[in-house]
Amino acid sequence: MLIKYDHPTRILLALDCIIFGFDGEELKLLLVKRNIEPEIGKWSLMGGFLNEGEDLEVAAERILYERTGLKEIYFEELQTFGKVNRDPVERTVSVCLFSLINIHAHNPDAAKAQNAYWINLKNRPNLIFDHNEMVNLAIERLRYKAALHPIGFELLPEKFTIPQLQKLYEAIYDMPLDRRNFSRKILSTGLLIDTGEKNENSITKKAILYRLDQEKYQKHFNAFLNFMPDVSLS
Amino acid sequence: MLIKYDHPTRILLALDCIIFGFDGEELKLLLVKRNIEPEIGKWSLMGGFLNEGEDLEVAAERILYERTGLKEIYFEELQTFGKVNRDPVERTVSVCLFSLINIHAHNPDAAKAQNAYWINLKNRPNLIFDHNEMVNLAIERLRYKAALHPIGFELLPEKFTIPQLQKLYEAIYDMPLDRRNFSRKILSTGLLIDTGEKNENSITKKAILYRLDQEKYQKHFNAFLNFMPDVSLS
DNA sequence: TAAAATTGTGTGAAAATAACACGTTTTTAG
DNA sequence: CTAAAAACGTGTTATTTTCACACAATTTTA
Repeated sequence: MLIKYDHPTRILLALDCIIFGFDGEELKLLLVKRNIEPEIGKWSLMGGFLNEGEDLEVAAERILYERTGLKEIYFEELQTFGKVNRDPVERTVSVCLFSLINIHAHNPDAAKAQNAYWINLKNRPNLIFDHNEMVNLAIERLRYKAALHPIGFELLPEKFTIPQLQKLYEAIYDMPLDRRNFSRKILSTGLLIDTGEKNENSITKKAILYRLDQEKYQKHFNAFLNFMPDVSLS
Repeated sequence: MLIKYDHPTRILLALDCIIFGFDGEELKLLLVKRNIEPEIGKWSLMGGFLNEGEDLEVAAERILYERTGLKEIYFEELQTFGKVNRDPVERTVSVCLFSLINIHAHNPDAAKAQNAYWINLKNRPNLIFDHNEMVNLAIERLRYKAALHPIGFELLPEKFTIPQLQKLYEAIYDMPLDRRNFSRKILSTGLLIDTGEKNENSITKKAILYRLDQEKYQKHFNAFLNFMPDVSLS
């Protein structure tokens, strides 16, 4: 009976989180201005290390909770990054997470405590290590998934209007969409339930507030729906 | 300046490979009957450990080469598995790879030397550790990707006929497809080039041999194409 | 009170899809 | 030598989906 494998290499395992948010106008990333070594003062993703006796998935949930104060948020594995010199301190392999949260559910005080800020995707700062590469891959993944799966709702409040949803999609793909076709396509999925309320915050005509049919959402999540016209996913 | 991170947990990192092949009739997996500890005599995926000073991606290529004798084959990361007790010998996190190869390019002697066998997907044996879970996820991924991307060609020889391609898709989705619609859909992608030759191995009418337009293939790989009718991806 | 901004719904042309028919090539049975 | 059987290639048509654009309704502001 083996006690240990006869292999010399044991490695520090990190988890890094790419957390997307949407403020109604622009896509944002939750980034941290580092107040710890290494690379103090520079910007990075938020992360942590896998603990002894902790499942990888549990570690992911823990770190997301520590960093956002939120539980049961949407996340999936993006990719595992393992270049030898990706971290100058010591060799670290990083399991990179891709997460979507409702920006308004996020406590700004919690962010301050972490030295974290919501930064517009379009004018994000340079990040340390291979974090830029991670973010680029995450944007690609977001565009891919949102075109086929009803993933966008994760970024919106519980009640939302179709024009708000459209603005989100326009932000994700950085392109204008036809209002009438978008509305029909979204409604035809049957995932939206009319709450009977209207968006009283609006300055002009108040749009209908919908909520997600959670049951259908869970059930049809993987039945791809082609939300986008003519998206050539690069 | 930090020398090492102040964190106690360093872990063995494995790579496990799910290698799909197609023999013209059925989908197959390259599995190994273990002649090493642990779990000697049982079936498992093929894998290896990440080495000191070796990029994760390089390790993936190395292990795939060691196990198949093939270079430059299609692979991507499937997922990283990290349950605490997934490996009874010692804690191991496994980066799981998803690979497609042309079964006829694979040297049977190399397989024998590895104690590896091509096993029909449908009657595969029980596998050790969490390898069953990995295979199930890989099948899901294969179905997902093949419905949207021209990934199936990776499983075929350089020259192939449309009926052969159709049989592959029928094997992947385990459902019959209309010959005429399938043919038109595939040809309309413009990815196939008529070689002018015919499949002389056929026992009946000899079908046209096509080859892949490599340039278009690379370029359009991510421009999803909807190869399948009515696939509700579960 | 009219203009401006925004929202909801409708309509017809074009394109994609699905269901189905027919003719051709090749081997095999007699 | 011939007819039947099997597999392949292409065509047709109805249906569905998508796209581009029009119009009416609601609400605030000038």
